[in-house]
Amino acid sequence: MSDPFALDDDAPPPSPAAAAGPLAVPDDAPWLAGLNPEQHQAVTILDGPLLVLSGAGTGKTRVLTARLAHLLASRRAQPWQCLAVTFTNRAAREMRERVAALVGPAANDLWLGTFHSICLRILRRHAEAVGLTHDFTILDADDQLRLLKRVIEEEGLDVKSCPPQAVMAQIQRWKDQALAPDKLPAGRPGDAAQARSARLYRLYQERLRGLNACDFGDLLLHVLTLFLGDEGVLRYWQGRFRYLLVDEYQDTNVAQYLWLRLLAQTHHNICCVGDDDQSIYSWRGAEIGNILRFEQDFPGAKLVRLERNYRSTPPILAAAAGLIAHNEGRLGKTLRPGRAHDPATVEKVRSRAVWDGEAEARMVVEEIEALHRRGDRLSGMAILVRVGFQTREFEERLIATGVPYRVIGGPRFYERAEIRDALAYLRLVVAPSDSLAFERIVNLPKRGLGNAALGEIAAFARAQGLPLLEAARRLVASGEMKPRPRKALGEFVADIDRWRALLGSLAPEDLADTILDESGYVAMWKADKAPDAAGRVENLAELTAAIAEYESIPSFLEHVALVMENDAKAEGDRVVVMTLHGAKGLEFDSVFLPGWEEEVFPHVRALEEGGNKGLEEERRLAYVGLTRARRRVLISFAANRRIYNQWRTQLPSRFLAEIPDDEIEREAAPGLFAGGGGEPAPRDPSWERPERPRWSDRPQRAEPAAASWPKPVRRGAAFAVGARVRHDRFGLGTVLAVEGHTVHVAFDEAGPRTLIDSYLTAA
DNA sequence: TACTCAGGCTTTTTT
DNA sequence: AGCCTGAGTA
Repeated sequence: MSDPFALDDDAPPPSPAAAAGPLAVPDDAPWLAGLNPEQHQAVTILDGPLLVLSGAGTGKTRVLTARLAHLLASRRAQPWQCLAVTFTNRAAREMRERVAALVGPAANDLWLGTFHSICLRILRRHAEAVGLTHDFTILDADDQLRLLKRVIEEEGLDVKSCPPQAVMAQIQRWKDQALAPDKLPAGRPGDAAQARSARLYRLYQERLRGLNACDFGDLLLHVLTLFLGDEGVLRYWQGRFRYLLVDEYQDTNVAQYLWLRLLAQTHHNICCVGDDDQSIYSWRGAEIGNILRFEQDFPGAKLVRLERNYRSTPPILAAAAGLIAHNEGRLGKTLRPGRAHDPATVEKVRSRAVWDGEAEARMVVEEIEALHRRGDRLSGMAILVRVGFQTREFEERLIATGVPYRVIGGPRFYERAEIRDALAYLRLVVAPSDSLAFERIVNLPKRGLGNAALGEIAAFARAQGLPLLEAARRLVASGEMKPRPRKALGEFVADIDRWRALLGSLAPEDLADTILDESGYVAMWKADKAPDAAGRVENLAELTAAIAEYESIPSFLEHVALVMENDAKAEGDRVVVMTLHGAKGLEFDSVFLPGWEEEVFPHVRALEEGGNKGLEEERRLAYVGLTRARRRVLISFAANRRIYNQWRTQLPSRFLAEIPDDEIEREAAPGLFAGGGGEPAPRDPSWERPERPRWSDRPQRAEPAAASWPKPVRRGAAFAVGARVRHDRFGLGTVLAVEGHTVHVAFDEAGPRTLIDSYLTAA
């Protein structure tokens, strides 16, 4: 791991145990202790394909780590013959640590990492086979977009009619499906936009290759290309990995699926762990079909269901089960309590209607304070929102009340502009051919090298087939530039060269300091009077401090590319605020689920774009939210909400009605949803009082609330084929087909769409 | 070259 | 309502 370019040692070590064949693992091995029968199976069935369906809170991580420990102890394979893939660095790190705690240093030799990091490791060895050199660079999202934007401009298209974001999304979807530019299926005839995207995709890939770079999707795609194009290489890796372990299998996309299937072809020992009910990433290419099809894809597959939940109380499990039962096409799995719960302390799920978003934040934070006063840890409480902007109101309220909190999400450390700029300096010093880095910083801080000068350099670079830095050097030497930019550019090139000469001799963090200082970059921010400038200077200091952990700047950059750490420092007792997506895999004593309103959750766009599939994914998201809770869930929804600065009257989410009445206590603030008059209800005056009721002695719920609970109203009705309909966004259209509440409509302007009938009105 | 103003967009997010 | 991008001007 320390030297990214070092090849691992493939030679089997002189291990007598390995030569002697599998070893019987004693039944009292520490990792087997305390496993329930299903978990025990999931850990000990080592041979052949195995699908472990692990519901929320059923001890998945424990099973994964125990399985790896068991595998290593059995000596069926050496550590480097075992491949374990995860989606996040966090999951990979946690798994490695826990395996190491069980079996010691052997854990370090496992091929354990994210899909991307494993692919990178493989690709480094075979880069030439896909037209790259071994030291290719990896572009992050920002670089990708800049590059694509340039391609679009060079094609003479303008970014308004051809938004780079949209094209990039399409390209990524193709990559998710393992479609290289030459493999794209012929688009529907007449789909000009699709054809244009395909052309841009091809050009983009050519540009990447020209830069000796690839993006995240390419890591997978190139390895697939490599495997399919070179049988020898494929055989090698197939033979090498005797045991495969895959976490979060329900989140794999087509490319990852094909990759796994190829690798499993020799030994067939593939164990996939996942939960179809927690598949919430279809929008970024995840194929829930992969997990649903597992038994067909891998003949002879065994299936183990982990259904004993050790996390949540019975009402929470029952509420979640009642909700998710509304989805079709599940593998089927029922969570049941894996341990006893004291009925005296078990609380039902609660839902609460409030007047608006502000009242919601107030109510939630007061509940939090009450729990805290009672002695609960703040770090055991989470506010899980559907969309990022919902965090704002909670944040404001938490600040106002002085409750310590942490918002997870937001721009991450390595995505901040100042950090990316600093990294561009380092990249250019390390790799003079990194033209994207050159472009980013050549005029930062301002050196008087604007678009005119840059255009000149770029034209020369293109004509000569040179990287920008080299082109700049020659332009300066040839004297073809105007004196002012020539001088500035000459100094810039000389600086870069000078810093490069220091690469071997100066400690990495000192060199980074030198560069940021001498370039004037830090000074630029110090002189900036913007309120966030000081924070940026601090971030830069933090960056150089982080570099000190690495032996060289190149090895630091290699890690940054793939391991964009979420700098979530977990210290302190704080309430956490984050999106539902971000919460997957976490658990809390008390979970607050605000914003359960139609069009917020389920989100309009999910329904518009995904139809019934979209709705089911939203429902899974709700399921994920509920199952994060150990002891308490409080769902809330507002009668009124300001969305994009427009006040809207909200309807409660249909998901609320889908939770069985026995499991939930529905409350409304007085006057809300109870009077039926639609008059704005006065704020609940009790919210203004300093002392708030506790969970244990909460107020009587508003009397008529339960009886007159508003069910979600379907504003649309079933439409006849051929009927003319209107949609808020897409305008007028004609109904093509109707399946239940899903309607296929040919819109006059927006073309064919599939949506839910409630968003349509008769025209 | 650099700064200011107007217009469009706005789910979820990892690598 | 912002926020970012692009175009236009000093």
